[in-house]
Amino acid sequence: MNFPKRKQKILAQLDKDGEVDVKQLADDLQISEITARRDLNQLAADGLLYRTHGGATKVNPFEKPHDFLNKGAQNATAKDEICRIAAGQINDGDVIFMDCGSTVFRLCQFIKNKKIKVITNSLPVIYELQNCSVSLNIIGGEFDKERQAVHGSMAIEHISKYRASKAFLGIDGISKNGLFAGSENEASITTSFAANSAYTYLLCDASKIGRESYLRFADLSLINAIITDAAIDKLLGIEEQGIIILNAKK
Amino acid sequence: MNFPKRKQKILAQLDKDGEVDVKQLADDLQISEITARRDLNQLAADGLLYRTHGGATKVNPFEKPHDFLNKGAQNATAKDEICRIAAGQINDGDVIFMDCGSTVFRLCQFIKNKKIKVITNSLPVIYELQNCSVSLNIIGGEFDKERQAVHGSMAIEHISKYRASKAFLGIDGISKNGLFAGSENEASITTSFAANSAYTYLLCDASKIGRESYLRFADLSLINAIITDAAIDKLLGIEEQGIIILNAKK
DNA sequence: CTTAATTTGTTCAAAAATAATCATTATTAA
DNA sequence: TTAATAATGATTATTTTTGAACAAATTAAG
Repeated sequence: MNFPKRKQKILAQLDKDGEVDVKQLADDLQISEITARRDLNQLAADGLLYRTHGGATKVNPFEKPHDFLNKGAQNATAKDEICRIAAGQINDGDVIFMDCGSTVFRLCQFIKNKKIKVITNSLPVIYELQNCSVSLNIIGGEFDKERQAVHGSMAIEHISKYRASKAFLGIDGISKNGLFAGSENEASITTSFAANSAYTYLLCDASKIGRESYLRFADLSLINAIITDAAIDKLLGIEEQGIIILNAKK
Repeated sequence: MNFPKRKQKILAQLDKDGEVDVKQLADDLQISEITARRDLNQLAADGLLYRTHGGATKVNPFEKPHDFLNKGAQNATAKDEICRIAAGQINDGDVIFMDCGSTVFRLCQFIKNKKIKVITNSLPVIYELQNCSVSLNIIGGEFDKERQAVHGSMAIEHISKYRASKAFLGIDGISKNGLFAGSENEASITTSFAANSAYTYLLCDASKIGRESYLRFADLSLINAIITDAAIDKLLGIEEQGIIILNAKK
């Protein structure tokens, strides 16, 4: 049985059971465990599943952008790894921008005890950080119920008055050709954040790498670093343009 | 069972019961106590729970807003009567300011179905109105954890860019000598709201009438009307200065 | 305040999973 | 066919995870 065929079977079982086991896969598909592991690593690098010790769990496609508070999300492992790396980049005294992506949201849990200032347009981030040592600055403007965040010209104006040492941003897609957003509002906010921070980190899991969707709004030069769990070969063409890659692979 | 799976189960139980016990966790998850402790320590380091001797308790970001709701519940009947009158003053199409007082907060429940724009600096108000027909505008600036609201110069600047048809404001005290606030921040925000709205309502229960505390920040002329449950004789000296009294006595 | 019980952190060892290396087999292209 | 390439499996070393034992710290009880 070749790889495409196995891939199909693995994803089918994952969809049915929610998880797979290396041993059981090797047995089912009549392959060695090492091959099973290689298959899973390959699929994880493509963002089609999340690797765990001894197997893999499925990446939930129904993850709504505004369903942030569902902490029990089972696919949080990869995003948490990314955020753990990101949190390591933050020092006491920093002023940081955080946007309204679901990955960036998960950064909250790792920075609750830091003595920093957070400037954000994301309501879930505000809720999450309101009772901890972080000092909060809320970006004002029209509230977008869908994204649970503030967007629009007032928000852009607000951001332009501040300077952050670091920005932590999400994105819809990134390729060697640039950065992609799902809407003009997202694009302009992201651009503003990056323009007003000394150093810009992009937090994106493997599924976003190489993806070109809707609106190409900026060159790669807008950002300084990517924190991702994607395999290094997926990043060819991006790394070559001077972007620092921080790998969050376990 | 691997760590991601256990993490999920631990957080699920924590969410349900509010606490977990090391012994019971070890038994439930079929792991040793030392592993259970390690799991809890890991999750605590990530800020997902609070570690206690022998177990852990959940960290709830909505704890404070709840307190706010309860605090608002004191004297709830009188406040609700006031807010019912206030809601009667609001028509579809209105743009209204709402400040961060506990009385004003209770106005939310009466305006959820109105087609209006609400501009506010109060996080509980935002939270309460985020999923209804009201269009929300969030005032940006530094977040004051104590009052769960945005204050400061950025907030003032933000407000000055908008014009509301009506403002609904709380206050620390009012007498025939003027308006009193508990802090300079509150005073400046209240002044801004009033200055940028066509008509200003003061929502205050009987305990605020005749009270002079801390900072006298404005003349009575700043406001147009008072909605209160106080007896009319308490309002002598105020009514005579041309302020409309809307009585909310049952 | 002192003592006993419980909980915790540390160190070490065993087991499982993974990564790395190399040999073998299958596949493809010339 | 033959050489080159890719995929797979076996072996070994490394890492991760887990549990046990024991000393230190914390809490509870007298």
